Order: sequence, then C-alpha cells, then structure tokens
Amino acid sequence: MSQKKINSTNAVNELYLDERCTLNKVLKIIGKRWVAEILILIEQDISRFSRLKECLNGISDNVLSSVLNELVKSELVKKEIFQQIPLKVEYYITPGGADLTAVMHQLCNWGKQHIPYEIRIQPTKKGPTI
Amino acid sequence: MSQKKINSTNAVNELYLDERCTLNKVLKIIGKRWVAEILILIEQDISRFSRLKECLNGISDNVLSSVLNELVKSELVKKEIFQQIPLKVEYYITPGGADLTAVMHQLCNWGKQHIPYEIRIQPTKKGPTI
DNA sequence: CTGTATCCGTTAGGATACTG
DNA sequence: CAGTATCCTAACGGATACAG
Repeated sequence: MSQKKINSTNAVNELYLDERCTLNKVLKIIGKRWVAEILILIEQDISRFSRLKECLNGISDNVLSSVLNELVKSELVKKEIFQQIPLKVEYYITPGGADLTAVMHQLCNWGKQHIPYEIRIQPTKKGPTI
Repeated sequence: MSQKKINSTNAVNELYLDERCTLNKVLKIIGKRWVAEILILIEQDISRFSRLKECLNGISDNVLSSVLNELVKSELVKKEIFQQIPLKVEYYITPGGADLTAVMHQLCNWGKQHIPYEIRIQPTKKGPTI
C-alpha cells in the first residue's frame, strides 16, 4: 500500500469511498438469507451437506447448494470431495472465513443488546445455535 | 402497507432465521442496498435528506426515503423535524447505531484484507470530509 | 426541501423432479 | 449422498409524478 497524504480532503474521501465499496462487497456476500447461518455452522464443524440441511429447518436442496457454491467461490469455505460410493463431500472454513465469523459474532452481540425481543415461534430441530 | 402472506414458506423461513439468532435480524437490516452507506454517512454528520442524496450517486427519492424510515424504525437513527418553510429535517445517529457502525467498520477491514481489488469507485460527487 | 404514491422490471428464494 | 435443472412467486430496487 502506498503512502498518501492523509490530511487532504481528497485522500480522505477516496479512502471513504474505497471503504464504502468494500463494505458493500462484504454485505453482498453475507447479507443474503441463510448465508450467515451456514457459514457459522461450517465453522462449528458441521461439514456435510445432509448435516447442514438437518440443522437448517426448511431450506431446500437447491438453495443450500447455491449458498455453498457462493461461499466456496468467495473462498470463505473449502470443499473437499471424496470419490466414493456413496459420494462424500466435506466443507471446511478457511482462515479468512474464520476471521469473518469472528466479526459476525460481534454483529450478533450487537443484535442481542439492541434488538428487542418480539415474536417467538416454536423451537425447531436439533443443531447448534449461534 | 402491503401485508405479508404469513403462511408462505418464504415468510416461515424468514421467521425461523430471525428466531434462530439475532444475527439474521441484524443482517436483514444492514444487508440491503444503500443501508450501510447511509448509516455511515449519518454517523459522519451528513444529516440532511438532500445532502445524503448528493453523496449517494444515483439513489432515487423513494429508495432513500424508505431506507431512512427503516433506520428510524430500527432506532439506529433519530429524525428531527423543524416545522419551517422550507421544511427542514435532520437525521442523527443513536448510540446503538454508533455501536453498530463500529462493527461495520470491522467488517469493512475484513473486506480490505480478504476481498481482491477490482473496480474502484470514482469520487465524482462531493462526499463527506471526515 | 422532504418526502409519498404508483407502477414496473429484475432477482432472490423456494418446490419439485431428476442425476452421478 | 450430494447435488443440478426447471419453473414459479414475492420481494426488492428503481423511475416518475406529485404533495405537504
């Protein structure tokens, strides 16, 4: 990274816009439904497709599949395929993904402090909660 | 005021995630387009509707308006109306909102470290001077 | 100046059936 | 077991006109 005149309004604005842009990219990845849940489940060693589906009440195959593909593409998650019968696939979190979940846990803590409790629906299937 | 179909799978899944962890509620608020930018602009004392619109290249009135309403409703932002002619309104961040932007800056830092550089936004319009 | 009302195209999310 | 292919609908984001 090159040194810049941090005092100039120009440089400050440039930095700001750069930041705004990057933050946008991050939120575009993790801001979609199911993504945060899935990432944190994988962080907690729920590594199989079927296991993830068990933990996520109501998700359909294609949605889980597409989210996993996105996470792999974004390099938050690694996919390992074992060529066996029956087929076996495992997902792991990457170091970058783990860094991200750390911040997401802070987001979650913020929510616990600032978002009021509203409706409670019935407890759902087994699986670790965040 | 559109009413939601509460028995659709879509709404059920949304509720499920909301209940499962507040993280999903948080992301539902800040994960939409423009929301993060607007919140950070308000944090940086861009308090007027017209000023925000200037800073956000391309946003339309109704979109800016609806995002602001959401932020007020979520108590991340306070709205103060001065009954004058012409009308004057100011938005400022709440303590809870400020806490949230702090975490958002961490998200942003994560992005800077882990998201490869692509396009950089050109600072065409005048932005805030921090 | 600060919005709301309405309309409209695009996309995210989901149901279902099928495959290696 | 671990997906993909299709089709479908509701919600989102935006354009425009107008109002307090």
